[in-house]
Amino acid sequence: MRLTKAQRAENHDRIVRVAAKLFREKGVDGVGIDEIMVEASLTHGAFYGHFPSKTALIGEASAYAMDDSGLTRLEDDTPPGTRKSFPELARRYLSVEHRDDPGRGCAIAALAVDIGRQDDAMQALFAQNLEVRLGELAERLPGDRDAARHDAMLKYATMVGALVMARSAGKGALSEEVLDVVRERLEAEQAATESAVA
Amino acid sequence: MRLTKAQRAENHDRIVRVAAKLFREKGVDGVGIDEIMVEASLTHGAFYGHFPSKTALIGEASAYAMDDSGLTRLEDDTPPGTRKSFPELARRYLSVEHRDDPGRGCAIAALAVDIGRQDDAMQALFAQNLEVRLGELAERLPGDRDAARHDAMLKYATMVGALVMARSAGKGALSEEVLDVVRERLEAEQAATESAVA
DNA sequence: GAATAGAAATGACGATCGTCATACTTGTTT
DNA sequence: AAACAAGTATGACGATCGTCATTTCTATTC
Repeated sequence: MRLTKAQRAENHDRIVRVAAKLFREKGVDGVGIDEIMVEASLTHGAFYGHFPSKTALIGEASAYAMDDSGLTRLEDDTPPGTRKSFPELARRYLSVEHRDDPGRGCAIAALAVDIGRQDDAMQALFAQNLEVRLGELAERLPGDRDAARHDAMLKYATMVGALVMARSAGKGALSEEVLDVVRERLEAEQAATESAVA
Repeated sequence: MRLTKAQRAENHDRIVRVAAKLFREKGVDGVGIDEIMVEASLTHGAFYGHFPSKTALIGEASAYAMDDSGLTRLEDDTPPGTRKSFPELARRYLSVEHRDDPGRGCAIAALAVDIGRQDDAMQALFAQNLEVRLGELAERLPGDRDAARHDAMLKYATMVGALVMARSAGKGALSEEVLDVVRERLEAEQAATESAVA
């Protein structure tokens, strides 16, 4: 059943999108090719016409997830041309909605641990995308390039850690306390540095 | 081949210890019962004499890992009765050695994402242990109980996030930069609050 | 309209997954 | 010495894992 190039590309993309979602939700080892292909409305046998191996898909899907995820596009309701400020980002990042929707959320929080168990090539690829995300955040922070970059690392680490901890603690009081406390601290800190700069 | 109670308990413990290590290294879905039992010098069939299911082992092993891991006992070379100060903890937590040895390291950084994919009961158990770890860290921080607790959350989140990111970025420059930058910031911050209190 | 090429569907492979019933072996008790 | 009890080893189960070779169907090309 021959398809047009466009259809083939669309299928390829759909597999990647579905995988990016399922990997984030269930983990790289928690989903099989079969489940991904079913969700993509294809049979599992067709998989190897698109990818040489599951590992290859992990690479594509995690790169896609990094681009698709969290931060800038948690919800895509900002007018084009405008940028979310950091406090706005923190507010969304550390929300209960983000905690409960890993499949559409930040790829770092959802996949970094899994990627940490992959081989060097995969980690190098992930590091590249990580660099891009750090750059994006740094652009929204005050100070010279180095200071902003370092600040981005610290703030990203804090947000990722808080989200990961909140997700592990279920939906109890502790989970939301972590989210709230860290969000407030980040907001307060930001307000302080802004008034200092001004 | 009947064993004494002590031997049985020892076998049980060994399974838990081995699992706590392997789960942290390879993830909960990355290790099978068979591998765990072989590493514990038993056959996989004997497993179900000790645990009703793999899930039960995940619960015991993650609790054990929380107690065994990171922070207070990354290396057990402190004299009894003394406590590591927070900067010392941060230094060890954000070291290359800790990054490269998840099997003996912090259970939160290694397992929190996996636990976030388990059921509510497992997450509630994990939250209890998380609370204990937060309390331990809060004891080493200045301020009243609430402030210290909140500070512990922030600092833990930052360290966990930094470690997770560093592990995902392989062994390249970015990985160590994250570790270094976050460690320096935490140390500097601590020095500032201490001098403010004094 | 016929031949060809390209992509998905089918179905199977060996390996491993979690689980368990059974057999065996050996301390403990009588 | 014999009977019992208790924990491990054996071996198998159905399901699912990742991976392919083969078949089938349909766009495209002639």
